[in-house]
Amino acid sequence: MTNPSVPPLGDLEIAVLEDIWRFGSSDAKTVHARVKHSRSIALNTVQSALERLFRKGILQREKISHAYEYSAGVSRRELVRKLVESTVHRVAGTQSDALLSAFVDLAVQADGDQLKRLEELIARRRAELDESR
Amino acid sequence: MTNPSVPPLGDLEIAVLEDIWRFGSSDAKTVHARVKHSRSIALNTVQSALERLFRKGILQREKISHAYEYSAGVSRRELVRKLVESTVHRVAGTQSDALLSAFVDLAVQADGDQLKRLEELIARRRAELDESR
DNA sequence: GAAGAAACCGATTGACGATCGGTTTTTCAA
DNA sequence: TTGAAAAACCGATCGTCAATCGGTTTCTTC
Repeated sequence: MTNPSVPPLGDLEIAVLEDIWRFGSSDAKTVHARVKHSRSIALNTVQSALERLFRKGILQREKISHAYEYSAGVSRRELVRKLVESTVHRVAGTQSDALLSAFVDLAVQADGDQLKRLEELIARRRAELDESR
Repeated sequence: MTNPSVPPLGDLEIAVLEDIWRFGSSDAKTVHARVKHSRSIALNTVQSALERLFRKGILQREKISHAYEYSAGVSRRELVRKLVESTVHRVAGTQSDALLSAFVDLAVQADGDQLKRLEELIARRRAELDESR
């Protein structure tokens, strides 16, 4: 868990991933049909973006008859977590404090409600922690 | 503040930045002298990494006689904040919840002490918020 | 077995980081 | 004042990678 390295994602990759998250498992053709409204690209282009995402371990796929059905291997939440973790690791090494600081700095932008939610989430997390030991 | 886009940083760029953070303002030659132990690269290579960092707004520089003196334009903490913000924005759009969730997920890996620190930091933030209205 | 669909196989283009050599400019000391 | 040293500046190469696509092969199904 010391090296969470997640490869960076390109714009199309993210768009395609968003599509899968939103509409669930799909094959290249279906994704293309939906995505081509905003980007006029060939089916092949979508296909290779899906392929790349698969190689990166972010999408899973299963052959349905002779077409691949791609599905999200990680939730958005999980991906965000990994990306953030990876980012922090890169520039802050092992200093876990950097993570907390960044967190708080970001929380500055949060209003009271957000802070409240946050406290609740932490409290819950803490409860889980206590429980499991 | 809707577009926090921070350009991604390469490995050498980070190494050089770390060096500046650690040792303070320096010129290319000095950085090179320190960095070349771990990486045997030419002075020019370090120079262009510094230059890139400067163009990205991450380093500042001032001409001391005829040499540039580079100094950190942002603290590590600030940079981490920006990078994380940028990362989250990219894959989570405006969903501020994604950010909070991600952090809480990350906090799971923190032990009790970390969680406690986190609570303190949030409490302080909250106090500041209340104060200012 | 033929037609259509999808995978597969490159190939190209454009960014960009890392790397360096050579040229020009600047400084400073003899 | 001039010449050597130092540093900037210029630009070129290499490797990687995302985005893009056309053409070929393989597979399925009627």
